[in-house]
Amino acid sequence: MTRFDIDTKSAVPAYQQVMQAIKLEIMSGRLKNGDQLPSIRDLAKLLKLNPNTVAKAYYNLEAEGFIESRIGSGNWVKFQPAKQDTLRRAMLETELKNFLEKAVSLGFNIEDIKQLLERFINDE
Amino acid sequence: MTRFDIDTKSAVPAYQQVMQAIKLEIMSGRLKNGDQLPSIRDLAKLLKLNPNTVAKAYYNLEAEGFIESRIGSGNWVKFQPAKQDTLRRAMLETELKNFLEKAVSLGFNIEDIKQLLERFINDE
DNA sequence: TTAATTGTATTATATTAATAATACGATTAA
DNA sequence: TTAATCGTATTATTAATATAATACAATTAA
Repeated sequence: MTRFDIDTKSAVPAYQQVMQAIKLEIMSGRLKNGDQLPSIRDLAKLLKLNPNTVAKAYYNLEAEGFIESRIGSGNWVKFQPAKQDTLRRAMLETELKNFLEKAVSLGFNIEDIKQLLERFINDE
Repeated sequence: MTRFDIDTKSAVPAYQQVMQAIKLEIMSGRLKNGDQLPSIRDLAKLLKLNPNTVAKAYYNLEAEGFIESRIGSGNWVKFQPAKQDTLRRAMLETELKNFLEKAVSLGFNIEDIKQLLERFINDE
């Protein structure tokens, strides 16, 4: 797995940073279905975290369907693009809802947002 | 000001609910530049909150440039659309950036997002 | 001038979330 | 079978945040 570090100064909790990093590895295809992840203890030592913090990340990743854990054995990537698609869409919709809510509270309407998105895309 | 209630069961803190409600009043035009807001104590009594909770909402609204507070006197809406526009746009852009970042980390591209937005708009 | 009303500051309490310490129990491999 | 290696469960500690209790200080209006 690509090496990464925990930003201890960040407001984002360590376990979420671990989740995000592993999700990215999976989504980008650098981690594939069936690949083994480092053990909780190994990753904890590597990142200088308590094993429980890594366990929390793994636990949540499992709940979200990204990996699978087996006692005494280890952790594996479980990524089936077809199955995953509905999950990813649900996650995206949640994020979009949050964003739209904030936008509306700022006084923007849907048309404004579409225009901004257009301009944003063209600028990048 | 349009009446509103605090949802005590919500995970959103009371002071943020107050902020959101007042921002909406301002953004929608129901509260205009120069309009007086209820006093901290009055609004606290009305919403069954501690005065400090309302004070926190007002303090933040002032920091964000939406209102102005004066000791012994009261609180007034300070909304100059022309000036405010750049601030609102900056806030919206920040939110949009956050959203896009998450979307990309979920493996979506800009086209996916545009389509989802379209569908989202039509469904509501 | 004075009493009422206003926002502000300080401190305390309660709640939640993140992290850690420790022990437990299942699996693997020698 | 047994020792090492796993993930899991339980409980404690720490830190941050929201809210509240109380006191303070500026302004207003009689």
